[in-house]
Amino acid sequence: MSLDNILLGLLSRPASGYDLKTAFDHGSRYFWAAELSQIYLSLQRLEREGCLRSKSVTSSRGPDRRVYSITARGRRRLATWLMDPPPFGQERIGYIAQLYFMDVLKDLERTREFVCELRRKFLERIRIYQRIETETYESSLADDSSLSDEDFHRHLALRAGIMTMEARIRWCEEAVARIRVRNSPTRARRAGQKKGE
Amino acid sequence: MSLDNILLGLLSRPASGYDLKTAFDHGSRYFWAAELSQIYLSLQRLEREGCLRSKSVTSSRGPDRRVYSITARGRRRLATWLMDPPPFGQERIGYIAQLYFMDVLKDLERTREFVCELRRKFLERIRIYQRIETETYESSLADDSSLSDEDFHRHLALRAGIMTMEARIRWCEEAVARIRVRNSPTRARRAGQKKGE
DNA sequence: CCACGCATGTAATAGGTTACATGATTTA
DNA sequence: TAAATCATGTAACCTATTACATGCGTGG
Repeated sequence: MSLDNILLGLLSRPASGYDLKTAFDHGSRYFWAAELSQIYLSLQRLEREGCLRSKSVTSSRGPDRRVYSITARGRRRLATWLMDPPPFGQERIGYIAQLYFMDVLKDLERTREFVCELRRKFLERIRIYQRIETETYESSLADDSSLSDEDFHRHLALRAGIMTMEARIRWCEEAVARIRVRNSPTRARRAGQKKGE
Repeated sequence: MSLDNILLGLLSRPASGYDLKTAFDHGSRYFWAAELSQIYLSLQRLEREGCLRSKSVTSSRGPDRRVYSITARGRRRLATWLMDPPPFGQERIGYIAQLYFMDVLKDLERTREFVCELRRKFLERIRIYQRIETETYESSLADDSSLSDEDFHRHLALRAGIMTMEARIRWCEEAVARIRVRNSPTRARRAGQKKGE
């Protein structure tokens, strides 16, 4: 249901399903992901419900495009969603779940590698976000008043992505340090608390 | 699919569906959420697949309980999942999505309240996590070597929850400060970049 | 001429939520 | 005796993923 709302938000300017997928993969990747096939299904549903209308547009390069625009009804639905209280407590963070149970592998070296890989991914991501920030919101770093309301909100959202990534990277570093100490050959009395086996 | 894996992880000790729901609502809430009905369905599926077996246990208080335990096959499946690379790029953060589009409401005061409400929720959560930390992992704050492998991994996961919440709270504060400046009556030349209307 | 990017879609399946249905025991 | 907690489950529905199917135009 939220994908539908996000599509309505993205369609403040008319776009095709394909355009929307690119928008997801660029601007909106840090808070939502969607497959192209799901986007097409959502668009069809929204049009059936009268929240969108579409027209087929012949393109100079490539096949015809179905371009969707939002209707008054769609705008009302978007506004309703935006007035909803923030949804909460439905986190699904697969890699933390894996880590939580990873003791059953009895291989701290593997745990360390897992966290290192996470750190690499987080760094990759934060670089993308930071590039967007300097390229798109450079001016606001000193002074917000030069931003439109739209860009102001988008920049707030981007900051959430950046600050979350920073925290996750710090967490990885803290974790790796602890794992290293625990796993180091210096700790001679390792049988002390070791359970099982 | 991941819920199935998490249930297998949680079932290192036998438990009923109801027990598992409580485990979710307490220990595992910061990385995964699940409804009771979905837990029952997952348990049935896992038993059909031979990853779990169950027996009915007559309880002194309340109705009979169906207690599940993990099989060798289940343990193999759990280990396979734990060797998978961390899943990535499937974030779904509804409240950031809302904020991202909230400019269409043309009401910065509402944006501010939204972020304040988020902050309150985050604070509520972090207090829970911190209580778990001091109550359960107090000893490790100075010295990890006193922790079992199991507790060590669980504490790493909890730290991720705490550090993420800290970052989100800081973000809320940064955002509220910026919104206040932008929304203050001091800013006389607000027509400068305002678009639409 | 082939691979790649553009572009749209369907079908099968899996995963998850909400509502519904049931009933025992304990505590106020 | 009424409400809360313990306890298990089904049915209807919705959402999302994966795989499949198709085909144009451009650049190498």
